[in-house]
Amino acid sequence: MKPVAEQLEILTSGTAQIVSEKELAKKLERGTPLRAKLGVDPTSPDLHLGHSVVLEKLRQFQMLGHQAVLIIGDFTAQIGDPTGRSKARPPLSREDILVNAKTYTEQAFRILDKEKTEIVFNGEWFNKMTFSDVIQLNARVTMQQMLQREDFKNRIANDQEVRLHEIQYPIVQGWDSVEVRADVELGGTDQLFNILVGRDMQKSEGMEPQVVMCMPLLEGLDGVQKMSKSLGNYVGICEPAGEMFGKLMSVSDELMARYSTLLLGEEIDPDAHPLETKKAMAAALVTRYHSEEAAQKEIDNWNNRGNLEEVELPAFSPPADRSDLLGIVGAAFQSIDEPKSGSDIRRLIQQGSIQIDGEKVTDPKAEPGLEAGQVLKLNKKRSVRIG
RNA sequence: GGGUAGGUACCGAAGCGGUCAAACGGGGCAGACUGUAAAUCUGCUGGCUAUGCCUUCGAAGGUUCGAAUCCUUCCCUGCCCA
Repeated sequence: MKPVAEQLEILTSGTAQIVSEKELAKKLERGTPLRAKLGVDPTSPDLHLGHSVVLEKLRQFQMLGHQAVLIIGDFTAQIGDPTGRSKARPPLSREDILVNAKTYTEQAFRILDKEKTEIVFNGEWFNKMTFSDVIQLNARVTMQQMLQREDFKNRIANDQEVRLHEIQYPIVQGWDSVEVRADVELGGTDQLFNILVGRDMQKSEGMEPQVVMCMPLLEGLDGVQKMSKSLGNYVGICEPAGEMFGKLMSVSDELMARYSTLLLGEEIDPDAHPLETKKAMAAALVTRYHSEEAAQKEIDNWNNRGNLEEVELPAFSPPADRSDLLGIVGAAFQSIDEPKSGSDIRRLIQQGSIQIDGEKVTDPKAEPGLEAGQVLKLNKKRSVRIG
C-alpha cells in the first residue's frame, strides 16, 4: 500500500466534505484495507455522469487496495429516498428493482473494478427483520433528529406532507453501515444527513464510526438543477458517443468548467478558446466511456458541420405511403427513436426547424421529392441522411 | 373524532354556467443573434389524415339547450383543534 499521506491526498481530492479527515488518516494508518461503502438505489436503470463522480471516487479506493462495498438498496428502493424531494417517491415493484439492479451494476463496472467489488443487497438483512426488530431499530433515533433534515423541514414549513415511511429511510440506510461494517461511506453532498445517521448507528453498536465522504453534486445540462434522469438533464454513461458529445457541447461555458473540474479533475485554461476547450472536454469524456477513436470521430464530425457531404448521419428511407413533409418528418423522427405527435411535427415545420440540404421548408403539405444523399435536418440536434 | 381550506394542462397558479383547449409565470421546443454556448429578442407549447373534429379541469353520477364552473356521492391532501 502507498504511504498514508499519499493516499490521503488522492482520496480527499475533489471531495466536498469529509467527517473527518483525521479519522480517515487514523484508519489508513492501520494499514489494513478499508471497507468503502456506497449505497445505490436501483430506482432508475440508467447511470449518468452525475453518478460517475462518486463511482470514480470509489474506484480510487480500489486502486489503492481498499475494498469497495456496493450496496444495492433493493429493500430501500421500496421506501424511496426522500432526499431533495418535495413529495414522496412512487413505490417500485420488486421486478423493476431487480432488473434495475442488474443494469445498474453492469454500468457501474464500466467504472469500478468488478473483481474488487463486493456486492450486497440490503434486502438480505431487512427482509428478515420482524416488526419488533423494526421498532427496536426506530428506538435508536429520535423524531427530532429525523426532523432536522432540510427536506423535511422545508416540506413541513410549506405545509406539504411527510410520510412516516420516508423518515425511516435514513435509519435503514444507517443500519446498512452496521451490517457491512463500513469504514467509509461515500455519497453526494445531499447524502450527508443519511450517512451521518450511519455513524450514530455504528456508535450505538459499539463500532468505530465510519468516515463520511461527500462528493459535490454535478449539475445537469441546464446548469441549475442536479443531474437526474427524471429532470431529463443528464448524460448517460452508456449513451452513444455522438449523443454524449453533442450533449456535452451544448453546455454553457460556466458548466463546462464545472464538468472539467468534477469529472476530469482538471481546471480549464482561461486563455484557450472556449469552443476548443469544450471540444477537448467532451472528447475526454467520450474517450473515457467509449474510445479515443470514437472521440476523434466526433470531433471530426463536429468540425465538418458546415460540410454536409462529410458528416456521418443516421440513414433514413422516406416512407412509401407518405410523400408530404408532415409524413416524411414524422417517419424520420420515428426512425431515430424519438417519436413525436403530429401536432409537434407540424409546429416544427411551421417554425422553420426542418431543412433539406440547408433549405428551410415550412409547408407541412409540401411534397419535396427527396433524393438519396440529401440531408434532412429535423431540429437543433438531429439530422438524417436520405438513403 | 371536530372544524376548515383545497384537488385545473409538465410544474406553480387564474377561471366559478356559454365568447375555455382553459389567463399569467416557470419549464420545454423553434426562429433570430452567436462560438450550433450563455445572455437577449420573437413565436409555439392536448390530440387528429385539421379553415373542422375529438378527448381533457380528482372520480362517478345528475341538473341544464350548454358545466372546469351548479347539485349528489365517493377518493385524495394540507392546516387548526382534540
